[in-house]
Amino acid sequence: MLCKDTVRGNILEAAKKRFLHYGYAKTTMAEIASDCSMSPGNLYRYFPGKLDIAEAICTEAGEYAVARLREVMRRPSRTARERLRDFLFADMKLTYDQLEYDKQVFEMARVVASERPQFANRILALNRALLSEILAAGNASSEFFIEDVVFTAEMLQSATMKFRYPQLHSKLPYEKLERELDGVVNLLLNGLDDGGAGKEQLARQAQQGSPSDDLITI
Amino acid sequence: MLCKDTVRGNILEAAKKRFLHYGYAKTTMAEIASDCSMSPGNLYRYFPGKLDIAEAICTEAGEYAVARLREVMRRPSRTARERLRDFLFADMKLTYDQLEYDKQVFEMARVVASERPQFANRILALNRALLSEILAAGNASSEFFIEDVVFTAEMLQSATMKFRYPQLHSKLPYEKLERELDGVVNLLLNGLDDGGAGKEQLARQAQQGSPSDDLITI
DNA sequence: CGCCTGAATGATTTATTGAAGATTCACTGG
DNA sequence: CCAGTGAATCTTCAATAAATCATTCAGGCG
Repeated sequence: MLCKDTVRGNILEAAKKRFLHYGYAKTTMAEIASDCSMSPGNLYRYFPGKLDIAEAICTEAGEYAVARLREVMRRPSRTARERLRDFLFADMKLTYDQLEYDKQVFEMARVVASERPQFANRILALNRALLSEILAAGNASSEFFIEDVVFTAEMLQSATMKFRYPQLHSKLPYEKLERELDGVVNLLLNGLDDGGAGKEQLARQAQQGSPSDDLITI
Repeated sequence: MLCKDTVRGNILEAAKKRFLHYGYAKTTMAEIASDCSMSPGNLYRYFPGKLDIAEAICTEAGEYAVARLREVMRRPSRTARERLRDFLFADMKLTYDQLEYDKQVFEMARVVASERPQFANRILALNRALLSEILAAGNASSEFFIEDVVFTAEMLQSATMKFRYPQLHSKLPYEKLERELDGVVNLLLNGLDDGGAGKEQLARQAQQGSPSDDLITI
């Protein structure tokens, strides 16, 4: 006997294949149902609607990304500063690669994000929790002296907004984004007093790049 | 005899009235021409097209904003840090008020920004020049020790992207944006070492706010 | 009953077309 | 010539019709 969750899983599986291959808009509920050898009506016993199937798929992907970021955070013998830097770069790369090279993933993410605003916020909250962990660890090792770790994590997200879902905000190529994230991270780590160059001079080659064109997309 | 620039000015004047009152889309070239007592065809002897008229109007507005920001920068007896903070807040408020309360201005800005990507970049460059001035003054007074002032200005713009044209990126209400800009500015001024609280404890009341919902718009 | 079907419904998307308007240009009066 | 005209063109937009598809639900089967 098939339990409800197994069926749900099958539906998600089938829908994912279709969404990734043909795109969200070009996939019909009838097709998904047919792939699962059931009637379209029956899908609604497992999901409230098409959008919810897409959201479930995106949630899975979000959880996968969190898992990857946790790995990055676990790298041994790094300072909290390095860990924070690694984290922000890994985060940018994950979404960039995902959204840049797969039109269909992009479409699905776009639809879910715009129809279900809370979805993006849940992902951001997960992400913020990880950031908070890094900051708390930095406090513990006396690298940082941060009073309100959660608030500071939120501000870090704010300042790195541009790098979070790059395609939604700018049309910069990846290396430009990398250069800017590097510069911003240095400012965030060290403040303006040392000019954002970073105590470790990591920014040297990044600063060679020329100012970005096309900062804004609409 | 009417010189070419006078005619251009009249056209801009008439177009501005129409664009602000009826909106860009609802204004026809024939109407603008008629307001100037000329034929539609003749407009093209002064502007390459309708969009260029709108762009010229937006450029004027941008220069006006720069002038206002210069005033803010000139406030007497303030530290470079305070000046920077004032500047970023004033900048956010200028665009927010402009775009929030006038649907027609918003429409025009939207069209110009999306059809003429370089336009937004020119405005950003003007803005960056002002930021650089503030930073350079801070260096001169030994408040900052910034090697590459222009690069740092660019990074400041990057980190405050979210606050630059708020309506294009998020649907946060103004007080939420203010709270976040405050937090981000503190991080930028001081780095993580003091937790982004800011040496002057200016952030106290801002930190009372709850985390933002709806970070992202598409 | 409980699980599922598939036709009926109504919303949404796409295709088509007619009108409106941006742009061009051959021409005119000064 | 020069500044300007206004009808002709060609693009873009809006309205409507047609088709598609998400969703619902009255019923059938085990």
